[in-house]
Amino acid sequence: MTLTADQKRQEAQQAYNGGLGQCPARQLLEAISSKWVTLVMLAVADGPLRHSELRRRIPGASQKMLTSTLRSLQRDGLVSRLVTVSVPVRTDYELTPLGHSLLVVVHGLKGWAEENMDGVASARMDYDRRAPGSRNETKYLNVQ
Amino acid sequence: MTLTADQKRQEAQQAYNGGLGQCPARQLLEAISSKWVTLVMLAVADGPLRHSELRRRIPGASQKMLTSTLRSLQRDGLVSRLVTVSVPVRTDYELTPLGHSLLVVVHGLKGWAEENMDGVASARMDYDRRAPGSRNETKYLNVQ
DNA sequence: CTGTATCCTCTAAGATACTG
DNA sequence: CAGTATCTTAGAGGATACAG
Repeated sequence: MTLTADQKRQEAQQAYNGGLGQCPARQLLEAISSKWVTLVMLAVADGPLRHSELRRRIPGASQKMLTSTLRSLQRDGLVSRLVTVSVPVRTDYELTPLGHSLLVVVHGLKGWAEENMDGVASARMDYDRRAPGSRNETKYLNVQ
Repeated sequence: MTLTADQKRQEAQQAYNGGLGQCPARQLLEAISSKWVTLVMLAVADGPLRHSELRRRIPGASQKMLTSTLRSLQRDGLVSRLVTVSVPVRTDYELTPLGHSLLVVVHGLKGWAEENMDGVASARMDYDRRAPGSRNETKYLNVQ
């Protein structure tokens, strides 16, 4: 039968879903990939910030997403949460040492993005300009 | 009225959705955040790879996701696609120079993940161990 | 072999309203 | 101010079948 390859793939997927035998970095990569993590990390990069201040600094983030992103970061030990019980409650978020170490990488990501956004933008325009039919850009006729 | 802040936020969201006036790096950040981009990039890091070979190297990726991820990378000018028209069609994917420049950053990300996965794992255990009620870990009583 | 087209599911994420 | 609780929806992602 010729299904062997597919079967292997299925097993691989099941192992993956079972949480076993996967590349160790994946879960972290996925955690970091969440839509707002980088934004939040960059926001709290220099000094503690209150919840409300964070919302102001990250326009477009719903209060719900901000909270859940913060919880996620907190769970991963990247951000610490300090609650001051006073008349109106006050909470501050701050990067942990672990968070700072990740921040370095995130800065690299941000730097690359800012540096190359023009290149990417023009690549996208190039790609989108071609008619959907002739979109096999780099096509080589090599009729052997 | 005290709704001013919320109104501003709504406007910000609408501007965001309208695609105007947002942080320039965001779209790139989001593009990179897709589940499989880093995996694919690391896979094609050293040399051209055929579609089938890629599938073999990234267990758990469905054929559909692999293709769509590749298209996305191709659109952003990070990966080039070479089609050789022969009896069974053959396509090879390869990092573009732009792709290689991003690869450096991705490697940094991978390196950090591998280096700190233990720290994150233990932080998660710490967090999860606390009873959901007393999960306000860093609580400070500062009754003024 | 490579890729498109469907269908279907499940979760991320937004809107809204309410508590301490 | 900070946060939780619901409801709802758009889209990511999987399975499958089919086409060039």
